Amino acid sequence: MNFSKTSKYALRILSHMAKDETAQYSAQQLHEDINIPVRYLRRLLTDLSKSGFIKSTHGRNGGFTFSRSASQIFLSEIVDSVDGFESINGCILGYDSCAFDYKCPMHVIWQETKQKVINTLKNTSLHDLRKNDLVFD
Amino acid sequence: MNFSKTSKYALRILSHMAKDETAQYSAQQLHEDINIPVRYLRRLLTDLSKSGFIKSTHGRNGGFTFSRSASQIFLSEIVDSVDGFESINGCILGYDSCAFDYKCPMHVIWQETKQKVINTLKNTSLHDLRKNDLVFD
DNA sequence: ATAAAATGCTACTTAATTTTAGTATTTCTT
DNA sequence: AAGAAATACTAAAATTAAGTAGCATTTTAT
Ligand code: SF4
Ligand code: SF4
Repeated sequence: MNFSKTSKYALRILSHMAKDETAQYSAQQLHEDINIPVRYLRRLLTDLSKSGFIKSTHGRNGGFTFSRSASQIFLSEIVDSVDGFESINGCILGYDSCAFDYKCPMHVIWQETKQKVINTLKNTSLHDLRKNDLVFD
Repeated sequence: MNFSKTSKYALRILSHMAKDETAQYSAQQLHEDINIPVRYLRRLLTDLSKSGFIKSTHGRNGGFTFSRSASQIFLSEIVDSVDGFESINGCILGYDSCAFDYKCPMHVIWQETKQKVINTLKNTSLHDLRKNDLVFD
């Protein structure tokens, strides 16, 4: 039960950026703040731009800012963009395709918990994180 | 949010075996039943033996049987033995070590959901799976 | 103009996970 | 005694995920 390292990175990046939602962050700055290998971080930032969470401005004073309000970016979207929603929602036994008509015992037992996970991710926006903000770096 | 492929395999293996708890299963048989690459399956079975869930008997009519009651094998133990408990319980942002004194917003938000996951895994035994058994192969 | 500081693209490298192979050993059947 | 059918051990190959490098481009400061 885990997110991929890359998903965790993405959560780190965006939740950190949400601390000052309108600020612009450079890869270098973020690297110093949240300790992700800088070249990989840059790639992720580009990916997150392409996914529409943030937008980049080029050139000397460039960097990244949110492309929509943090209150409209939900954790589920972030994980989905990196790992794919199937990583959360897929079969707990790892079957690619399953006749969902007949739900196996494991399915039944896991169902509610999975739904809780999904709901938490779907209902939590980056803005929500600010509610009980504590500096952590 | 995911288990490793190997953990999923382990869950497949043991939940399948729990359908007939006292039966003996050979790797070949299990391979045909649950469709895991047979050589890898064999290695996993050996690992699961070492972890104490099942025991092996060698030789021609050999195979694997549970080494303790399925009602005393909990899903959390299985996942723990393969991926490690940290994979479930660890930091959602992927930090190796964190001053747990100050819990960051993400921690607070994830806490309850994580606990639900842990509780489900800790409270569900392989025997519990049989309650609403439906054949799935 | 030129240099600095930033992102973007593409390919390569390294590390981790998953799969396969070879060989040895055990036990049962005949 | 020989062969069949099983597990055990170890190494290697293949695949996937994570991290690195080089170079191009954009914009700003001087
Ligand atoms: S029913 Fe069982 S096998 Fe099918 S998707 Fe659900 S958990 Fe997986
Ligand atoms: S407080 Fe935040 S950074 Fe620390 S372990 Fe919890 S989620 Fe991770």
